[in-house]
Amino acid sequence: MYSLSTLKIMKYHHGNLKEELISSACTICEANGHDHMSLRSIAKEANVSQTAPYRHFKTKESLLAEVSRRGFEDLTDKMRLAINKENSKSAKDRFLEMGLAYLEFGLEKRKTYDLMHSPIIDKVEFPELLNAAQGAFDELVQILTELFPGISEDDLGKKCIKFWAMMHGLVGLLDMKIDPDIGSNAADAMSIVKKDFRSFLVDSLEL
Amino acid sequence: MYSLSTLKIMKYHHGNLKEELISSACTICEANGHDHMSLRSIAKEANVSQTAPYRHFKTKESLLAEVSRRGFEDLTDKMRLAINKENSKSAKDRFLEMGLAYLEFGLEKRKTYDLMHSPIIDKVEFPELLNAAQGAFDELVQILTELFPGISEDDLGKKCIKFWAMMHGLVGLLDMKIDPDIGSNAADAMSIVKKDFRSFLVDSLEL
DNA sequence: CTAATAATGTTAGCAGCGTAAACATAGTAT
DNA sequence: ATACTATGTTTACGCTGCTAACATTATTAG
Repeated sequence: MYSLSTLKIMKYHHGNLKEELISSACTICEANGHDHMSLRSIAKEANVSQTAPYRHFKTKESLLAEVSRRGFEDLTDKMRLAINKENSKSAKDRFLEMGLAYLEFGLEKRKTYDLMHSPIIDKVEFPELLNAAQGAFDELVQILTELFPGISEDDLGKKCIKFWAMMHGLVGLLDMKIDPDIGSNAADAMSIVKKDFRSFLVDSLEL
Repeated sequence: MYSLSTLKIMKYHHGNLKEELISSACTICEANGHDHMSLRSIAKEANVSQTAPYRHFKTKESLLAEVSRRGFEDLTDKMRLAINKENSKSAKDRFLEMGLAYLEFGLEKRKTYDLMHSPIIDKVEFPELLNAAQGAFDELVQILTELFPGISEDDLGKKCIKFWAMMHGLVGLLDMKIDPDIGSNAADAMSIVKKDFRSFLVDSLEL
C-alpha cells in the first residue's frame, strides 16, 4: 500500500542522515555555541522529523561527543600540517608553527573549542573522543621528542604539560572580550603576548 | 481581606530571598554543575514559587553571574590568604603557596570553577563579575611585582599571563578523569606534575 | 521469489525548562 | 488613611530532550 508520501521528493529513507546530522551539528555548534543548540533544530536543518536523530544517536550528548571528536581530529590535522609544512626548517621553528596552529584553531573555531573542553561531555564515556583528544596530544609529544633528543621521560612529560596547559590557558585569555579602554591588567598583559607570540613562547618554554 | 495563606507558617514575604537564592544556587552549582541546574529547582529549595527569583534577578544568567562572581571573590580570598599566611617566608615561597591555593580551589570547587570560566556568561555584561575576576588577577600582579622588583612592564605582563594560563590549563588537565591503566601520554605526564608541583612551577617560571 | 526481520523514518505525547503577564499581598512614604 | 512600591503567586506559552507506538523501506533466510 502506498501513501501520499510516495509523491514527495524527499525519500522516506534519507540515505546519509547520520553524516548530515553531524555536519549540521558542527555548523550550528560553531555558529551558536553548544549551549544554544537543540537536537530539534539540527533535525530541522536536515529536513527530518524531530526524533529521527535518535535512530543514529542514543542521546544528544553522544552527538555532541561526535562533534567534539571531529574537532580534535581537525586540531590534530592542523597541528600535524604545521609541523610538516616545511621540513627544511629547524625542529624548533616547526614546533613554534604548531603552537601557532593550535592558537589559531582555538581562536577561529572558538565555540567548537569550547565544546571540546566542556565538562558536559565525559570523555570517559566516549572512548573514541578520548582517543581523538590524545591524538592531538601525541603530536605534541612527538615534536618535543624530536626537539629534545635524549630527554628523560620525566622532563619530556613536564615540557608537554607545560606547553599544553599554557596553550589552553592562552586560548581562554586571548579570547577575553575586554574593552581595551578599561585598561585592565589582564588586557594589558595579553596585548603584550599578542604582539610577539613566538618570543613569548620561546621564553616560556626555555627554548 | 485575609486569605487562607495568612495561616501558613511561611510568610508571604520571605525577607531574605535574594541571599537564599544565591547560596542555594552556589550549592546546587557545585553539586550538579551549572548545566544541570534549573531556576525552578533553586526556587523550590527556597520554598518559593518558580517565578519568585525574577523579582531579584532579571534572568537565570544574571543569577549564575552572581554565583560566578562569588567564586572569584572566594578564589581571591584564598590566594591572598596563601600569600599572607607566613610573612616570614620569602616572596618566592609565598608565591608558590598562592599557586598551590589556586590549584586547590580549581580542583576542590571544580564545578564552580567551570562556571567561572564558562563562555555562557559574558563578563562584559556583568561588570561586577569582571571586576571580581580582575581582583584575583591583581593578586597575582602584586606578588609578582614584589618577587621581581624593578621588572619592566612588559616582562611583568608576560610572567603574569604565563602563570595565569599555566594554572588555568593545569586545572583542566589535572582534572582529566583518565584511567591511569590506559597509560596515556597525558595521564603519565600529569602524574609527574602532581608528584612535585612546586619544582614544576619553579622550572616553568624560571624562578 | 517470497516472507520474515532489521533498519530507519514519522507522529503523538510526556515532563521539565526559562520566562512573561496578570494578579495578590505586604511594607513604606505621603 | 491612602497611594505607591516591593515582593510574592498563578497561569500560561513555546521550547526542549526523550519515549512509545507506528509506518516504511532495506536486507536476509528459506
